[in-house]
Amino acid sequence: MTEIQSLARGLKILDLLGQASDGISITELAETLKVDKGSASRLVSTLARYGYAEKDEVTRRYHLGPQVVGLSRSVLTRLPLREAAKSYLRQLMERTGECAHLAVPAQGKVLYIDQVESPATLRVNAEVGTMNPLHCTALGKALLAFGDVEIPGTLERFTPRTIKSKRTLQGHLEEIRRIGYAVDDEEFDPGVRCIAVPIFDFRDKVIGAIGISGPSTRITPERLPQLAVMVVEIGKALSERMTFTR
Amino acid sequence: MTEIQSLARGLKILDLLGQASDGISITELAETLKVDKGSASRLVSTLARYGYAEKDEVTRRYHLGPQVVGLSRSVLTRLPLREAAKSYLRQLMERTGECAHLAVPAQGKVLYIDQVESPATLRVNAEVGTMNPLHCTALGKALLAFGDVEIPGTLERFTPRTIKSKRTLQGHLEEIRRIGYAVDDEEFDPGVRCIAVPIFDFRDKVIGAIGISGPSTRITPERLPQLAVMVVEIGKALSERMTFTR
DNA sequence: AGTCATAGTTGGGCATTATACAACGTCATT
DNA sequence: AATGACGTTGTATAATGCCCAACTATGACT
Repeated sequence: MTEIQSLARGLKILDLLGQASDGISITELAETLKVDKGSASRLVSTLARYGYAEKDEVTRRYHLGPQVVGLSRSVLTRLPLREAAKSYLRQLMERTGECAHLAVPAQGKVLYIDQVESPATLRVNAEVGTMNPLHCTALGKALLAFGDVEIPGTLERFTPRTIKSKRTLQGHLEEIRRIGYAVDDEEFDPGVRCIAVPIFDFRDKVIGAIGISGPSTRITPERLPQLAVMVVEIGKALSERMTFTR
Repeated sequence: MTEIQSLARGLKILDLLGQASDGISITELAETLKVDKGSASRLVSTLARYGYAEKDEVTRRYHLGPQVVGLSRSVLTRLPLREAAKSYLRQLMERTGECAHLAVPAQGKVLYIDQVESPATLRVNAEVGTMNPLHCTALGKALLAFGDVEIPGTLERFTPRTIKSKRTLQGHLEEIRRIGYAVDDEEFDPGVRCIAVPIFDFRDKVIGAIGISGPSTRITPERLPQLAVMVVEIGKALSERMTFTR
């Protein structure tokens, strides 16, 4: 017994509450988790007592509570990478004209922890806290290619270009390692191309990735190489910076 | 038995992890929560398995995991108030030249859910996710005066000006109701003054508060009334907006 | 309005689960 | 090399949380 059942159930409920935008009812929770209604009721009310869940008295559905926002702040402000990356993100945005993103691996996904928005009207936003799949995003593939992140079991398809074969992906990652940067060529969002590179710390361990995202009309195959040079360059600078942090 | 013990303990651990900036060891956790080391170990490893905690293999101390960042996003994007308030916050900042903040009540505190920073070099930042006390902040007092938020049991002192008597606070809130806005006159941060008003929804229920914060040197007693007029005005507009939301 | 149906909460017996205690392994420090 | 501190793991026990069921509240439909 190395996993505490009721805590695990509570955490699963938090996950579910996070996914459902319009709240979840007790019965839905009970069904999804395959637990008794009574148990579900007690679990959520415990979550609610500590501010992690909130009950809408009208609809009797539960939402995530505000407590988690407070928690997330402590996570973000603690990350040395985030602080260090601020100016590099800004540079990247200014030099490329596209939104720049910073991400770390989390739970088999890529988690966006910072963003500098481009002033362009048409731009690709990714709010802090967004979690996207690894296999079809530039940031994710940078992590896969250079880090010790596992390739997910199933590769979900999002667009016609999404790589769905593990074999193909392996070869693709090989190529990424060779050229030094990862490209997402409309593999997640149609009409969106991204370029990303990994960030290393003092042990040459991959701790995150940095990159840009923009509409395919601006990040054209012709412009891509020169944009990639900038991303690589700034990524290298940030990695060097992280080498001497702490 | 309406509270699930082990879940509650897990949540308390999350709180502790959120407060400690440099991680917590198992023994510290066990002592603080007055549980066995073994239990603490199992609880945290469950948290870790689901991404809510993270173990620093070097120091063997635990941090909050990245998972909570993902959760917080769903909270923030769900709040209709936050979306609606964006442009009002910006207006407020532009017209007053000070940082504008948006907050909601949470767990007997005031939780900052959005901010528009002023371009001034000297400015009062409050990052999203910050939780401050109710009785000594303008936003908090606005919530207390107009909302159904309880006055906390103990009124902690932060500066010489902090109101620490419940009676005095009651009268002060009365005054706030009369004039329509709340002021924090260096009651939380020395050298910082704030002005805030409550935001009402379609039922005339207080759902949050909006306000500005700045150095006392700029928000002087002389300028205060005219600044307050702007805050009141924009607050009224936002409340009206929220009346027709949904 | 009255009845029915659905959903959420509460109570109690019981088995599973989490706990406390202790031993072990690991690492750092002297 | 030895000691000490810390985290993890094993195990018996009893307390905890689970299941089932009854109860309550709320809303729908006639």
